[in-house]
Amino acid sequence: MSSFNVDAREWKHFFTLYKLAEMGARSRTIKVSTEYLSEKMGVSQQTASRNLIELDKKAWIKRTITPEGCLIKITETGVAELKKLYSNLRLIMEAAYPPSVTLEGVLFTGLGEGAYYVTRDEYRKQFMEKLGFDPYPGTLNLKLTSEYDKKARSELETYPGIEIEGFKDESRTFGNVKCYPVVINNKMKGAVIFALRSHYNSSVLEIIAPTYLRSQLKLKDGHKVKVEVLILP
Amino acid sequence: MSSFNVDAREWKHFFTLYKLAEMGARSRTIKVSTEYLSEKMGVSQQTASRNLIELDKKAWIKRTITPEGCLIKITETGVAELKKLYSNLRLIMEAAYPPSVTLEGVLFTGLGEGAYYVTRDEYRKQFMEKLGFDPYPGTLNLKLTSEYDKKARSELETYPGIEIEGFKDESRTFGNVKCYPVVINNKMKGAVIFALRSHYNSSVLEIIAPTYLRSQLKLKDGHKVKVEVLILP
DNA sequence: ATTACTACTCACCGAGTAA
DNA sequence: TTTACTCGGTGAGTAGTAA
Repeated sequence: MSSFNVDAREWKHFFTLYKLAEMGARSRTIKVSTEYLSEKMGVSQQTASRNLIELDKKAWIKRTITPEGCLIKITETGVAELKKLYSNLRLIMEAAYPPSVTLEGVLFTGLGEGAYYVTRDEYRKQFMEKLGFDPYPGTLNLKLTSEYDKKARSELETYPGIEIEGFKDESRTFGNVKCYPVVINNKMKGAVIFALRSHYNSSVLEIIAPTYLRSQLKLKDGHKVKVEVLILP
Repeated sequence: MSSFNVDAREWKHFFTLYKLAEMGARSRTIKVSTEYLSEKMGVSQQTASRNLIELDKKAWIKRTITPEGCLIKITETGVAELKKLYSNLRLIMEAAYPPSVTLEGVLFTGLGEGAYYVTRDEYRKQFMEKLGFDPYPGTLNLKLTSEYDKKARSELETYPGIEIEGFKDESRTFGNVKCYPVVINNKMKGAVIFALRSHYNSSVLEIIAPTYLRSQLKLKDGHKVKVEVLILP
């Protein structure tokens, strides 16, 4: 989910921008005195004035000072910021599923099977196409310990994900795989994969990524790993 | 427009609530540590913790503390607050017209005709039905002086308003009237009326209200009056 | 009337730390 | 590990006022 990575301090600017938009400054140039704006915002005239100066500096508004007040219009940039907030809020409020689910598990070494499956060309082709990366040959295995995480994982499986189709080769059948994009430890992108008939039970998470995560994130068996699973809108 | 009459200080709570919703706390109970939340918000762990306490106090979230983090779910009240923000933003972003237009004019005494028209029963009935009040017998006349206000008034006429139908009595014909709800001087509710064939030119605003505004707002000829015209969504 | 500068206050934030 | 207290510094808000 394209979340707002804004500093908390920046939110006062959104508040001001929102108030200006309420007065119509998105579609028209409005005339407003800092005194009037300050009443609408519940702050002092001086603060309203400073907020306008700051928004102007950010180029979120175009401001022209006249003896009877300021002429103000929200710029393209400002409208884009409001739109970002709006569309994120729409996802949050209208989506049937939560935007993301964060799980935590303990790293352990698997049987090495993951590498075999992940490197099958038919899977690889689909990973590249549907996830956008060529997976490192191996999976990161996380053991879910808390009741909360196990429950969250089972809920997760009911949400729509990216479907990887199974196939046959001369000797055997490879099943369908469902996956979700994830962010590992708030840093690295990857995907969690759910083999529909996994040899692991439902308290394990298998992660693939374009790089060798153990070295990239300096992970060792027993370390706790946080996985933010992104649900498709 | 049902604007947010929140104090500017309250917006940090919306920011926190928004971040929690991004993590799925609208539809599920999520487990999150104050440390993790603080990273997502770009503030310190202590600030995140305090924000959660404040949100809990407001009953916008339900919070249960566990040794591994907080279990958090946004309450009905919290969801309602987010929804209010969301639907206001939707109006602002998707409406073809601005939510409101604020005009300023100078009070003057008209010819007294307003009182005659406003007290016609056929008009009165429709005012009560469509505006929700029985107008004081008389109109408040404002002269628009600045170019900005005249331009804004002419734009206003192109926006959809409340239509009051004309009628005939035994002697003459009374034309259609278009009106918009207004807030006068940020305090009193009323409506601006545009007689489609007005004897005034387009630099005058005629206001009606349930009470005698001149005494309610201590207004005298020559005073400046601010009128916030509310456009229908 | 306006806007917005300079002081100054105070509330908020975060470091340290207890539980 | 957690959460959340105290407390001190800082930056946001306001009063006064100039332009």
